[in-house]
Amino acid sequence: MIRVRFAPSPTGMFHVGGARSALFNWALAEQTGGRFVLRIEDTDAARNRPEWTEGIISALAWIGVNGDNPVFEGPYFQSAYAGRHREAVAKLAADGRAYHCACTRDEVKARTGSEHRGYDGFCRDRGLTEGAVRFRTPDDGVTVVEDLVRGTVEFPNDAMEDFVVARADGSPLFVLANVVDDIEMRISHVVRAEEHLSNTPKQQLLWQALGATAPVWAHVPVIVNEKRQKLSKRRDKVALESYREEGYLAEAMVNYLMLLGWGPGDDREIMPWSEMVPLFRLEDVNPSPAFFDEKKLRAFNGEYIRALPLPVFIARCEPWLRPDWDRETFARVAELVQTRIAVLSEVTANVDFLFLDEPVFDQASWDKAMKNSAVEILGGYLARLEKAGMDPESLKTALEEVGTEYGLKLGKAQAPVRVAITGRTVGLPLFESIEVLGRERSMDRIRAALARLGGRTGAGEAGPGTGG
RNA sequence: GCCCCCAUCGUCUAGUGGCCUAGGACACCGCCCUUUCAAGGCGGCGACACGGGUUCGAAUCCCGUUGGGGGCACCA
Repeated sequence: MIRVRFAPSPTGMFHVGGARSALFNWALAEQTGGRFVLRIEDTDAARNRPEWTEGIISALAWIGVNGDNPVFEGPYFQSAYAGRHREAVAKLAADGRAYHCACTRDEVKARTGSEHRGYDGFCRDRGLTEGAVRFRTPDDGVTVVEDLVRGTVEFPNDAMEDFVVARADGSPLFVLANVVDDIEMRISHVVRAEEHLSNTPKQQLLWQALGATAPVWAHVPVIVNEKRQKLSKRRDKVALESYREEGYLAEAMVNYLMLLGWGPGDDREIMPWSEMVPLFRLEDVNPSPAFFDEKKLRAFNGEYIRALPLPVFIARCEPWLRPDWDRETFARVAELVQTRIAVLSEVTANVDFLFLDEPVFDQASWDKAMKNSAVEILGGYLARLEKAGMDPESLKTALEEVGTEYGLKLGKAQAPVRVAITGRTVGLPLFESIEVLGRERSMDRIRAALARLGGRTGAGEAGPGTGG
């Protein structure tokens, strides 16, 4: 049975790169009926900020990675295997695979004359019983890592220093604890980001020295920014949570993330998780780094939004609608909103004019629409609105008539009315909006716009005290 | 400094020696539709990093160069 483990570091947010790794792990576990093990790997951060761990679990749940029964293990030093770590160190030392070392960093540096040359093996055969414990790496030859994504990777052993596996106080280092935990959990597949590839030979040596068979390794490419650097928390937008808050659909995020470095092998891109899982192969993962393209994510999200059944779409919009906004009114325009937004948060600006006492005027829109014969158009339409039928067709005909009077096509004539009603030059279809808004409120808005226009011209451009 | 990884349109990719005058998607541009904006339809622009081999034939295999990225703690 396949047993994969996913081990993110809690840093206050869940990284999109981590999300993709989680997805790959989860796909593998799902398709094989295997086991997905979640283990948070960090010390101080996790200890002091338990809510960060909660955040990771909640983010994983959002994208569907939870496991009906996920195995959750805390930081390694708190894990049930803490005792095993010391046993493992003792075994390594007893077997001659590791030795104690009392050298300080400065001493090593003084002897090798370089910061980059690593440990020189000074204590290898001194038979010390105190100090840190170093693993005795092979002197020559190569350590061969078989990686499902990268193929066969060879690391020359002479470039590998005798690395520390336990501190002088006996506490294990991450590498050691990591391997021991994996062995104890009978992890069969380690799927993680490429940045860990360089440390893999050390871990593999440890697996073997501990008498275990190394797992199947798969190092997936890192996700990079437009400068092709690894996505960083400091300079890039990487928190999965922020995408959720903006109104990205988990389904779209999952679909997009899976396509970053992997594809079904044909031209299909929009594909639900359930169809991806049986097709997923670690061997097919593209080894080169991929750029996280938010534009494409948006496009995917738009597709997913449009594919939503209307009632579902309405339900998903809920978080972006103010509590005092009438839900029935929203339901009447929801279908019109659905094709117009790429992320759910955009719903607010599309419908707010229906609920507010007066629209939020966009200055650029106002300046653009309220010129030339705007006053005449507004006046003419106001008069017709009084007796026009309140259905889109009649409302349209009425405006066409006004437009004809001033030699304007509907496209031009609608502009000032649209801005008066909605506050912007772009948005929902005008006549449907007026129908939903109602005759009185629509007429009031046109009167208000007229007043604003009249007040301004009447005061001769300046007039700060005018109006009222 | 040492070690490792990567290299097809701007981006994500298809391509595993002949189906490639290199396919798709996003982005961009144009046209159509149209009450604005979208959505939708149609079309356009646009790539095998470079140099050597191997082969009848290379985007595909090998070597090198260049470029990019990552890793080298008594951190996780």
